[in-house]
Amino acid sequence: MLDPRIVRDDPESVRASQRARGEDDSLVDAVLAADRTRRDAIAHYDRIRAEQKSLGRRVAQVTGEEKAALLAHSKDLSAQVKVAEAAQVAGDAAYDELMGRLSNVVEDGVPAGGENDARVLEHIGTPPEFDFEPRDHLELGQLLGAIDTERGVKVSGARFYYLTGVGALLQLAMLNLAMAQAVEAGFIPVVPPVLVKPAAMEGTGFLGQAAENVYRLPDEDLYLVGTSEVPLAAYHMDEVLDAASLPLRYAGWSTCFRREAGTYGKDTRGILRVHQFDKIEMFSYCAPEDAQAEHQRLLGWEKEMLAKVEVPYRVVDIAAGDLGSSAARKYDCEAWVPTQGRYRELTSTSNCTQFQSRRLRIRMRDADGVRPLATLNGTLATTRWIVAILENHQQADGSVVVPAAMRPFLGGREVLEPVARTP
RNA sequence: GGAGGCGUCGCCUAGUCCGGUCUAUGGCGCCGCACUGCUAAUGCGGUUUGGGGCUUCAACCCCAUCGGGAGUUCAAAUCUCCCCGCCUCCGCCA
Repeated sequence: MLDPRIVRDDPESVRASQRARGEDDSLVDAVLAADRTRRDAIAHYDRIRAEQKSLGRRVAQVTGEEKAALLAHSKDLSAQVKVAEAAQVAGDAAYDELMGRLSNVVEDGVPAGGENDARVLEHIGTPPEFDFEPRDHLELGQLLGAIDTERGVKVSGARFYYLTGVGALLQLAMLNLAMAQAVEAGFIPVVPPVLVKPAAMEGTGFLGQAAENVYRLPDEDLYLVGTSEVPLAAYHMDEVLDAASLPLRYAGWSTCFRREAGTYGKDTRGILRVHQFDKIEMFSYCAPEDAQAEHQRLLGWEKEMLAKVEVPYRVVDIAAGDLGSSAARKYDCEAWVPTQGRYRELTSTSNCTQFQSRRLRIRMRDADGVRPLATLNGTLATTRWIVAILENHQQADGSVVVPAAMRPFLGGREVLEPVARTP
């Protein structure tokens, strides 16, 4: 949710932001009108409620005819209070509904445009030159006995897979390497619940535009999270954090579930786009004035981790029209995938400013009092990284060189060799 | 799953039976001031959160807030119902 004061005091900046996202800016006027209606209703309610209270106090002190007269008046007032209260509740609901539809105000400097207008900030590493025909990640995964999509489909359906043998070990090594880096950097490691209540899903903004990608268990009224951002953000829901404890950084390890609705026929091969994967996610709570610097730090940690797996990648600044509603700015790191001849997203870091914390009622207390804080998130490693690792480090015989930083997490193994045959 | 107990503005706690100056008691902690070589102790004042008004800011005023919601009533921390959470005992099962 946006800061109500920004909408009230500087509606023009909110309109401009809505337009940049390709969203409706007339919503701002509707919000302002609803705000006036709501405040009038509150003022009216407060006035007659105060009268009712003082009357009630006198009722308690008198007896006989005087009391009977006061009671008659009080009864009349009580009816008015009910009407005023209903008007206030309706006014608040209308206002909240409209406010909830406004997206976060985009940060200065965000590129204009949509999906294809991300600005490339830098290229790191050089795409490998092969003197043989490179195999794609699935073919490599099958040669290595690492990825089994056929049985994934048999048991669970399309977009499911098994990681087996060195594939399972490779994923564990990568996630452990990422977690080790995060802990070294001072993050608190967390294994969160992956089933959450509606309030957590709602508060983190995943029941809006992204709702169609969320799995729900109707019998329990619980949702499967698509990222540990959800339980990490909701962790401090309804709390006031001491400013001295900020920035507060968590690294969550969780399985992530996504319906991938509307992606039929897209990335169907291998494990690039799947319904279930594992991820190490960074999550920061910090003071609003520190959010932009923290965003750069998160990006820095992502780059540090990408350097360890030694894949070529580029950093892009996502355009306004392609931002999620809670993000003010988003940077993606996209790795080179040789057999596709293009860059694919491996990490994504968003600065949600106070947008998310306001919905989740997470605040900080400092000398200035109690106020909403900023939340940010960023990817540190996911199952998808295996695609880039396998393809970029492959050799002519189908073996794959293990990046040096990962070797200690793979029992010192330097090369993944094709297996003679898989069961 | 069954039975019982409990949930009060940071923590502990009074109040709930029997509705009305509860405008929520007291202690601890914390903040400010005073006093005192320093510290400690002591005294005085303050100390939930959200919203609205007023305002340059601060101060101040008002409304809501006793786990959440609904109901009864002129009036609910207090009575009724539903839900959530915690504790104890019993049953069942990884």
